[in-house]
Amino acid sequence: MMMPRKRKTSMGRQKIEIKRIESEEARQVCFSKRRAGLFKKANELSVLCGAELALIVFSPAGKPFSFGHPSVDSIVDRFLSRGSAKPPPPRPLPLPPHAAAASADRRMLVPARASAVHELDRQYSELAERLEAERQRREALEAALRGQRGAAAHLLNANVEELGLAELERLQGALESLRWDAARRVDQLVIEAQTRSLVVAGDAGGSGFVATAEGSMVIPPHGGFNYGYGSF
Amino acid sequence: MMMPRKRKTSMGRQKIEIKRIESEEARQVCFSKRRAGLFKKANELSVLCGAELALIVFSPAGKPFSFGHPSVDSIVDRFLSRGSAKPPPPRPLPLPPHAAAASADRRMLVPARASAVHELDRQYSELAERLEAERQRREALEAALRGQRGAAAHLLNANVEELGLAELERLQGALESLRWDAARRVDQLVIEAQTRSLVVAGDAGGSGFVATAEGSMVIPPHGGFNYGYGSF
DNA sequence: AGCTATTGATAAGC
DNA sequence: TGCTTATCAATAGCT
Repeated sequence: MMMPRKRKTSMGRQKIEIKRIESEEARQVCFSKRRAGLFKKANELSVLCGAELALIVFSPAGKPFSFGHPSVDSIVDRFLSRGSAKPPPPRPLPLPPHAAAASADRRMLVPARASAVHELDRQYSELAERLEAERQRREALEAALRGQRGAAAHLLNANVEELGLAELERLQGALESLRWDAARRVDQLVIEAQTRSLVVAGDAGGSGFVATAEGSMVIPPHGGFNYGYGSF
Repeated sequence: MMMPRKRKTSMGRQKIEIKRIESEEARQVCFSKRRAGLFKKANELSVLCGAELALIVFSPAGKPFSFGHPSVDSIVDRFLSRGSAKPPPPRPLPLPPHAAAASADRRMLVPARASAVHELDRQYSELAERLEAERQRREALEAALRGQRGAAAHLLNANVEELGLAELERLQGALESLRWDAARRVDQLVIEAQTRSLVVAGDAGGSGFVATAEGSMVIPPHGGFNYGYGSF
């Protein structure tokens, strides 16, 4: 039964050392593959766990790629503790400050910056605010799952001019959840497009332009992806 | 990490859908594991390919984690200096869907701009896009007057997860017009409330606007239902 | 926190 | 750059 068969066409994946790849070409190939994988994982983390994150990558050639949910800017702003566009703190919420995380590789995990006391104070407020926003968003999402969507549709059909504040609020809640769903959907589509290498254009922090099979399309940078494609 | 040894004591890894994990506990566990994996991958990418990158992650509880090579700040600075130079409020241009095809094409075909011209070019593009955004807004309004509302309702009822980019685009347009109407409605209600409660003094020239409820109905003139710098 | 069985990612080779 | 295959690596479900 032994027949002359095709030789294995591949050695399969081999274990590699984590050190700079010397071959320019191999490095470029590796970068493309791993970049795609990294962005995919980042997206999965945000979706699965509701984590908000930002990822900015510059290829060895200097081309910028980024991903952020809800947006790179919002995450960066929060990280840098800049005055968010939210001046009014809602209400204080009990929450643990922030503990540090261990770090293996020196330049690896850096548990967010610890600063002066007043700095912590502002972070506290920010955190409380953040949680409140998260709670509302979650409620909106859950409500949407139970037909709030239908209510929104109804409100849409009604004459907005006749709505009262309460109704407008409900409408906003419904749209809020819809917006999130839509944002996730866009992330998904872009991820898929990117995976198939059908992508991209634009510059560093620019607006996200994405080329799809159906032709050029604009992805309103709701915070999804921004892939820069430079030259060469 | 395989460890061939004892008898089966677990179901092993199961395939999962990429969607929000409902169980709070499971979500936290997943977050910890995947966060570690993501940072590890990020580090490997930078080492193997010499890529420079920054990764900022906020846990669902708001705890920050970050990694950057050479540093988060350097990457963020580099990213921001090249892209959206706009501070927080006026998010970078919301992209006009319909004008997308045309302008996007142009941008896409242009490789990378020389850093020398980059800034000027960027500003130009930004201006052009703002104009397009205005045009889009007007078109959305006009469309709304002709029953676009019905389309929006239909899209709302559909499962967002099944929408394509083109549909998401239309949805955005419809919501844009709705936002406009809603904003006007809120303005009107606020004015009415003012009129009723301030029947007293005639200081009509004052700051004239009563802040609406913080957490509820906030509809900025332009940033209305603003998501990231998108414009839903 | 540890353990495995599986799924998922990807180094090589075309 | 894309696709395929053989392996290596990450991690879901349990305890």
